[in-house]
Amino acid sequence: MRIFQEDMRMFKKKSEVYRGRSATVISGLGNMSLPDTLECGQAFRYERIVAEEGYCEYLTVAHGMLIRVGQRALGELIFFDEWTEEYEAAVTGYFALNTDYEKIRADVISRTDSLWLKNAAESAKGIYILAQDPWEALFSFIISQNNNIPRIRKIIRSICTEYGENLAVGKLSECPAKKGCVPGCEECQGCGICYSFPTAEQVLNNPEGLLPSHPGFRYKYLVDAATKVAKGQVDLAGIKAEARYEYTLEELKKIKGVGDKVASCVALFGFGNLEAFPIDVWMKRAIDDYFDGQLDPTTLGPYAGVAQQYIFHYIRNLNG
DNA sequence: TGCCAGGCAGACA
DNA sequence: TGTCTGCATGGC
Repeated sequence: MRIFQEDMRMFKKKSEVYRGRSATVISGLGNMSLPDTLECGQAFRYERIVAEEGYCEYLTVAHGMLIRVGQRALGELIFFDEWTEEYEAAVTGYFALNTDYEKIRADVISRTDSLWLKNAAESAKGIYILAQDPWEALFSFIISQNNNIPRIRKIIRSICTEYGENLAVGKLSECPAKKGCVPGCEECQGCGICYSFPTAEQVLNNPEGLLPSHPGFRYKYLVDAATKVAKGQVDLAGIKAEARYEYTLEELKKIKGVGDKVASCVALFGFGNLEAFPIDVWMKRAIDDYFDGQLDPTTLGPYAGVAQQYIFHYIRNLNG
């Protein structure tokens, strides 16, 4: 079952000048928290460029678009890019702006007696599940295995810089991350956030281009993923059209290095299967410590994946 | 300096 | 079928 935009609630939109820049302000997003959503470990391509009391701003890349987005209050997003129909479609899909997460959270809470999970749902209520590109999610979560989040981000950025197109050219006049990532500079040695994600074909045509990013033992898995996707042996568009969770897992696990955990992450974050429930070391810890070693995800209903994010976010915060 | 990280494949019992 | 181990690398 795929549930993105199940509830076609419309957000509110208005134009204003904020911090001296033309902006499009989206409101009516419940408790949506931009930092919690971007930094909860579901996505790796973001750069926090402003962190002040009462305001934060990020640069992120989604579906080939460079997005500059800020937040001054929960439930509100401020976009600083030119607001076209294409841009609106991209950010509406990526940030799940038409999905009612208050309703989803209420559903999750209604299905559990666990006070700990209810507390997790309250603590992480600002998290929205981003609708990432399936190929990007697949590639990223192969890199994530037996790795830590800072290093995952570093490897992905390095790979994007190696293969990708500088999306900031002609769009930004200076590097907003202030890390030397100069728009237009093909030799960018900065944060690499401005670069597009490589396609499977690009990786397959030059697999050695992955090596400078030091993916380690994951190299052969990444090449296998690029090969099978580029050659259609694993048909991502077909998986999306089929829209069945079990089928998604089955197909993705044809790729070397993709097991239950990586496949369920890709199902959740790349294909919008909100019932997917990835179990990693943090989830095992949470289940052992707070659910007596047993937690059947199916009891959490069609939004088990959202509950999983609540748990993941909560236990990581508890552990500093 | 050593542990650990959004795991997985392969060997072995 | 279940358990154990090696794998590359670097953040903390």
